[in-house]
Amino acid sequence: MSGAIHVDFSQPCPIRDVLDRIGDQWSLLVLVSLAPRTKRFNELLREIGDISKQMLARTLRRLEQDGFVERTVYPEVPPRVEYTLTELGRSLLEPIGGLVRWADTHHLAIAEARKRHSG
Amino acid sequence: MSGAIHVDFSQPCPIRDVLDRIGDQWSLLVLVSLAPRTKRFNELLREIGDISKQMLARTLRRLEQDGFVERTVYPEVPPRVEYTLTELGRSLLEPIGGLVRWADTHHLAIAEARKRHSG
DNA sequence: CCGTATCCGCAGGGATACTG
DNA sequence: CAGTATCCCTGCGGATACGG
Repeated sequence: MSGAIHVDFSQPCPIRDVLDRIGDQWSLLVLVSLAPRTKRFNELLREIGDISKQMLARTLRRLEQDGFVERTVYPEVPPRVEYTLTELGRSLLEPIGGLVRWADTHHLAIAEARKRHSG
Repeated sequence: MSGAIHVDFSQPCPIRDVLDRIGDQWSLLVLVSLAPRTKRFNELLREIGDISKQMLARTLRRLEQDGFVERTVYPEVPPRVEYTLTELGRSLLEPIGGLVRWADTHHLAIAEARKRHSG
C-alpha cells in the first residue's frame, strides 16, 4: 500500500519545484483544458472563463518554458497560435488525475470539517 | 488507461478548492512531514527548516480546520502539542505520492526544458 | 487575433518581539 | 515549548491601453 513517502527537503527539492509551477492559480486549469486536444489562445480564454488574457499568456509562457506545452505560430493574417501538450505535459496528467479524483471523493468531508470548526 | 480527465470549471469546483489549500508554499510539506508519525511543533519547524514559526502555525491551523490534521494539547509544563494526520489527511497522501513520484522522475526533463528556453 | 506594457491593490509570507 | 502580534515588503493577479 505505498504508506511511505520520502521527501528530501534539502535544496533543490523536486517536489517543491514542481508544485511552485502547477500550484499557482491557473497552470493546472490550463493543462486540464489542453488535455483533450490542441487549442487556440482565445479558445482557452473562453473555456476557462474567469482568467484574464494577461494571466493566460503568462501561464502559457511558463508552461512552455518548463516543457509542458508547445506553442505553434502560424504566420497568417489574422494570426493563429495553437497550444498543445507535450509528452511531458501529458505524463503530468496522470498524477493530476489522481488528485482530481481525490478531490471529487473527499471535498464534502473537507466542507464538513470546516463547518465543524467554524460552528 | 484513465486518459480522460473531466473537470467542471463551474463554481464551486472541488479541485480548485483543494488546490487552493494544498497548493500553497507549505501545506504539502507539512503533510508529508507528518506522514511517518505524529510530531511536535518544534520538531516540524526543525525538519522543514526554512519555514518560519508563524507560517508553520498558520499552515497547521488551516490543515486542522480542513480536517487533515489533528492537534492534541497536553496540559503540562512545559507545554507539549502534537500533530497527527487524520484519516482524511492520510488518504490525501496517496495522490500526493503520485505527484512526488512524478516529480522525482521528471524534474530533470523540466530543468532541461528551462535551460533550452533560456539558452 | 494574439499578445505585451503599465498601473495598482491586495494577500502571502518573512523577521522580530512578545506571551502563557 | 508553543505559539500570537506587529510591521513590512514582495509579487501575484486584475484592468486597461496599446502594439504586431
